[in-house]
Amino acid sequence: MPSPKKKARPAAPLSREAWVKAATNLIALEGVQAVAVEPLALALGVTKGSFYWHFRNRDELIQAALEAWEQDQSADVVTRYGGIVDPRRRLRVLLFAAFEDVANGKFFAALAVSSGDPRVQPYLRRATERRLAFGVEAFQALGLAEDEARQRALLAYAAYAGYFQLLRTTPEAVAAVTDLSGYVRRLADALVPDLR
Amino acid sequence: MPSPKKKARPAAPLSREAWVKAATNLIALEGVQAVAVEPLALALGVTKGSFYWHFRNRDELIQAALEAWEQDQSADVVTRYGGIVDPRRRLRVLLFAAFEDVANGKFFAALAVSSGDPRVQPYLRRATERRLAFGVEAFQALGLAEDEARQRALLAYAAYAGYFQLLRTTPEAVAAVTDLSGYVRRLADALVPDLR
DNA sequence: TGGCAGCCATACGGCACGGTATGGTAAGGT
DNA sequence: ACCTTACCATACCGTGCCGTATGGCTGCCA
Repeated sequence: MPSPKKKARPAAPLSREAWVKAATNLIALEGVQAVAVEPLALALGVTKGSFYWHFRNRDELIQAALEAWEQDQSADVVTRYGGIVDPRRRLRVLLFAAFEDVANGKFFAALAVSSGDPRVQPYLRRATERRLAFGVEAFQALGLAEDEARQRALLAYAAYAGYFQLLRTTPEAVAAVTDLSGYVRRLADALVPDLR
Repeated sequence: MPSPKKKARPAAPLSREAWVKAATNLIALEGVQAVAVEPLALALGVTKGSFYWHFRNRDELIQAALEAWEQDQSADVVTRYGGIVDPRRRLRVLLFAAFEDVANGKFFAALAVSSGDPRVQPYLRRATERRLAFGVEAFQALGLAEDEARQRALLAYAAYAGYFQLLRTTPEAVAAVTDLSGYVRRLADALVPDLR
């Protein structure tokens, strides 16, 4: 063989970001507890030696992955569509966009799975608070009282969280509903007072 | 000291059921992976020696706990309230009862947390299928087409699963909604066509 | 061309837990 | 008084993982 990749050493050296990305994928698939140094190194074709050069310990990798996710959230649906002026349209667009961002939904569900880990709790709490607060505000903008707005926001968010939890735990059950947009439209119709 | 309980040996010997019950509580609190033999034995005031007399291995304990839960399900809301004739009333009663059974909801959420474990998947799948099928049937009894019934059933079930997931991961967020029955009533109103 | 920085492999110690082996003790039958 | 049965403790080994120590190799720059 002329000059194949020597499997012992990967062609390109691994960056810290490569580790974080791999960890992020693992979290989305199996939760935080699945992020183990040695198996991850094996999957990346290196050994622990590489890992402990880039990170102080396992904790630092997990924190980095969670942090990266939270930063990405600054570009999430709330900030992207929060500016729409018409409150009805804002709510509907928001709902559709949230369910459409499957990757984010799955990662969120994976975080919920790892909610026992004290590291993920703050991130989960902040994300939930942010989204719920936005929901309450949006429903209040429709002219609803605070109590009622809270109920509807919680309902919408529970439908969101539950949908992706089911998608994770029992995808066959969700697959029976082929028309996702119809599903979301029904949710929106149920929560947002009619337009006409 | 006259004759205190010798801490070395518990006053009453442990039954197999005591282990199963302890495991069940642990699952509801921290998920399946938290069911470890040695810590559990420590909590019960005995050692592994006791455990491996009652069970062949850790797996058998977990299976026993899951099995017990599934058997209890035969007395759950679906079988308790499935017989109500009026479809509207049946759906509403069912929804309220489901949200009211907090213990079962929490255990279900805990199982969802452990969905990665191949042992829990069958139980999770069967419970979800059963409940969803019942929901679809109930909505069809209202005269809705199958597609629409599926959407509503999934929506209701997602709201259920999401509520208890949120209750588990971020109870503070749920606590903001003090009136649970109002919450459920809103859900029912949104999904079940009006009575009058 | 020597040296240094970046990146990684190898080898080791340690802990937590699953599971086994074996022995010990209390209670009740005979 | 003996034996059995139920129940449990103790000691031990294996495994999977975390973290450390240390010694390479490779490219780049003086």
